Amino acid sequence: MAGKDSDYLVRLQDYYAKYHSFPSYTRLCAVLGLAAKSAVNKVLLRLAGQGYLTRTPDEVWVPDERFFERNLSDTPVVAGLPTSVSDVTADPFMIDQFLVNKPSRTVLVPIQGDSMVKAGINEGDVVVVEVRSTANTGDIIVAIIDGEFTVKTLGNKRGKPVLLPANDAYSIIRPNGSLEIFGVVVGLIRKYGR
Amino acid sequence: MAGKDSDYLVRLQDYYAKYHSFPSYTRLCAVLGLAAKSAVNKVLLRLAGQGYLTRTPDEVWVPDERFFERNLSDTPVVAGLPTSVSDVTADPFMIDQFLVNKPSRTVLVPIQGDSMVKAGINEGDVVVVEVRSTANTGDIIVAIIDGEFTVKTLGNKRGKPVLLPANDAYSIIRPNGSLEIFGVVVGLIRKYGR
DNA sequence: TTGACAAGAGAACGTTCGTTCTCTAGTATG
DNA sequence: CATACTAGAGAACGAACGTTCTCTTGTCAA
Repeated sequence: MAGKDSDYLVRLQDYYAKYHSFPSYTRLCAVLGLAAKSAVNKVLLRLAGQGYLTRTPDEVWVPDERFFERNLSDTPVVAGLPTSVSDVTADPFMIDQFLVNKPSRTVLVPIQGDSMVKAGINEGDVVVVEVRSTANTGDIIVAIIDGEFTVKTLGNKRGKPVLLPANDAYSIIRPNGSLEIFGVVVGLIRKYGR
Repeated sequence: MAGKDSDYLVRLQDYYAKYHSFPSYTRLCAVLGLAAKSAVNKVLLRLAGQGYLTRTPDEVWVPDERFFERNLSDTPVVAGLPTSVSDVTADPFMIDQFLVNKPSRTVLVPIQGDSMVKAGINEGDVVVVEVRSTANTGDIIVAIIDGEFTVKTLGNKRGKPVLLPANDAYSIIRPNGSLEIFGVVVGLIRKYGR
């Protein structure tokens, strides 16, 4: 990316992190430090070409997938040696938008028990569940078994759906009746300490 | 909240989750199912009065804090038997604020490698890191070893700090010089699918 | 030195925007 | 039945919008 464009992107990201919205071209002139709306337009088009921005069906500019990358540190742990903390500013205030796609059908459910530890789901974690009645094999789902909620991986044995725990101490569940799916786990959040 | 307003709010939330932006009044007519822009205006003012929306200094509508409230189920998965989604208490729960206490000192760091799988930290997860130079034994920290970032549990052997992986395939790291702490892991985010 | 290219400035233009005002229908209160 | 209140419809208006075109400047390569 051209040197200046990454600066423009950062300014956009900072603005968006603050207001959760893009301003008009006129305001963007001030935000980006440009004098002409036409220059702003060109910047946006360039950033869009690189997957940082896109437009709604109504031609309104909105952030695209890559736009949120910066909220994640550009320097993955293990490798790389950032020179200072200031390399990774930008308020991380878009976790919610990162995890939730359908607010009206999304529910947060605390996890009890250790039947999924090997999948990295610990007791006390909170899973983000999208409520719906269908799922694909391999999805981690919230199922209703004998009137009880349970989180398991949806598997398939001889054409019949089964529930796979991720803990050797538990065994596969083969629903005798039909399998009732409450929702699909689309995310997970965990808090350490207190 | 008035019966209809909560429906309007849900429509707004779904739209925003999809496009990360609010449409114009004209588009909002369609989104909310109203015929007149003036009606839209009244809805927005009502929602703003309840803390769901607010405006930028430039008078543009943007989501306010409560806009990102999520439903937290009061009955943990595995046990309990709620009969329907509506059993989920509308316990206001904000993911961002749950995980991030000090925005200006918090950084999101993607995880590379599997050295912490037994602690439920998988490759591809994102850890929420509070940047600071001190930590307690037992904390999961981001340390800088030989100029490289690494996530490990902070341990203690004979009075000297050590880094404990959570994977039998890795061995304890005993820093020969001083141990440089980048920050403490205070949370974790994972996204499934995609 | 010249030519090509890219970033940005500046201005003009038709469109769409959000606001505001009036009006109607429904509902609850008395 | 009368009154008051609310949600929403509808229309009108000036301001702000995004687009587009031309022009300037700087840079780099031939």
